[in-house]
Amino acid sequence: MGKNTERTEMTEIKTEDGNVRVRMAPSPTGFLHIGGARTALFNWLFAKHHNGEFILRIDDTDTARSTDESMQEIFDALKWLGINWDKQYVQSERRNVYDKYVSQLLDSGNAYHCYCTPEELEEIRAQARADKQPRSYDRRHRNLTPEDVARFVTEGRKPTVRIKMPDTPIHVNDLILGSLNIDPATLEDEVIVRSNGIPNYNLTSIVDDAEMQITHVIRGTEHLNNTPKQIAIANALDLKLPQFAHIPLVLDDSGRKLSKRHHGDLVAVNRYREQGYLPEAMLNFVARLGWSYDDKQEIFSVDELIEKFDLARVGKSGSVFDIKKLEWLNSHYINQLDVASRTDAVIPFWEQEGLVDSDTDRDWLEKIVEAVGERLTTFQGILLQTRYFFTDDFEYDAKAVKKWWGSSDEKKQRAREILTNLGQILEKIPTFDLETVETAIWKYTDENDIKRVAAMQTMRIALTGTSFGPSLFDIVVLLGKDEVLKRIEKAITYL
RNA sequence: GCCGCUAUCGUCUAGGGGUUAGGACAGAUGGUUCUCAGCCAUCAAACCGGGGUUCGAAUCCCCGUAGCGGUACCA
Repeated sequence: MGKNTERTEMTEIKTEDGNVRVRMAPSPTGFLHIGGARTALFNWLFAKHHNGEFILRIDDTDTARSTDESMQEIFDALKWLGINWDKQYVQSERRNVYDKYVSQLLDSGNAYHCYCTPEELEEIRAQARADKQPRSYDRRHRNLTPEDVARFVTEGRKPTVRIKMPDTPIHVNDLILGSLNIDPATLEDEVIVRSNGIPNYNLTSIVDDAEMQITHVIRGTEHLNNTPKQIAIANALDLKLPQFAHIPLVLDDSGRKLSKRHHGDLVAVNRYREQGYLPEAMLNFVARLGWSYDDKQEIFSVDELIEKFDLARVGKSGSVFDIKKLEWLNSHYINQLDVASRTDAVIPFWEQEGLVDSDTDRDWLEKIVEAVGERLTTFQGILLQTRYFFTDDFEYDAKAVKKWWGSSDEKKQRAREILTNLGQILEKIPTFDLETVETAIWKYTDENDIKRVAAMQTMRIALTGTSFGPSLFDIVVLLGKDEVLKRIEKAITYL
């Protein structure tokens, strides 16, 4: 890229054992969405590229919102993507670790108890905003007298713990954004332990990053504002800092950050799995959101991604999630698969609809898949393409009927005639194979001066209800003589 | 309100002091074919604005503007 002249050089090796170590730290408050998948992927690629370690850390300090179910979903999504992790931690099991550091902070005077009530805080905030102050909390409990404390305690107030922010600027060398200086006047004395005693994100995150010897924190830019807070905490604790790399957000088509709250499971990774997307396609797609290699390559295998991934080629601006491109990649990867694999992938979708069961002839199914060819953008798309193979219970598409069967009496009569003739011809065919069927039909159209398109589309609608799909000869042969004649009869009656 | 980040075709992006500003997805048109998809060919489509610096700025600097993110006892 070359445009990040301000970017600091990355220190190659940082842990005691000389490895790169990164982590993905989701909070289990919902499914893994596209943005989370990309964060995971970037971390994982970075780790793999450097022969380092990728850690999965469940940041579940928000006990009110965290669920086991969500944790399981995140595991499933990552496994499906093929993003494997070397170690796994759950923050709720590490309370003693955090408590130790909090005591240290309290003892050293770098943190203090705050007895403000939520209502009081709300007032302070409103006032600060009205006064156009750069920060809201006025640090009023920084220096409480023992009398004050005693009073609050008798009132039954449970304190939070706040970190004392320094009055000197904090400097961040972000691997993607470059050099940043934060004015201490804007720094909030952040709550690091809730009144229920559970520490929260800014404390646990940076403590764990140090404890786990994380060398690089690669996360979304929504965390950029947390970085100085975490640096302050680490400094107060004399902890070693990781290097930070804030990757730009993944946005929806109106430019907003993708989130569970606003987009629901439309952006859930598992949803794409259910719809018949391939993990390779998802990985390839998501990798190119914010990262690029050169101006030539769009298709990257996982191995290539590992080999070529580099934080220096991650851009600074957000990228819009464009499903059309995902679909294009998905069809590319689907078409890469042989017929047997594609059949395997598609069978569950047929089964779900009750079209196929374990008794259905496998060879026949493979032939159907072969006939469908490169028409799939997702495996789920097989239903739209092939439903009529399994049932004649379908509607004739209105637009197709209007165009090829016609609405006037003469046109309908003409369609009936074609269908009748075709039916008679097919009935007489001794061996119902591709070549014979094709020859017979072409003979009919050419000798009777009927447009091939007209005859074919007229029959296609009778057989499938639609005006699109695989080669009609394939359909005829796969359906078999009896079924074809039956459907022609049915169409003639309908007309 | 306050703090911060960002800004190249509709989208993902390449480029990064002198280029016909390149590619891909999507779109349009034509060709191939029984349709659709595909494939092939072609077309349309961008440097947010204003000031500097410079012989020369999309590229460097400043100022705007806009968008987004944060502003929680969420992460």
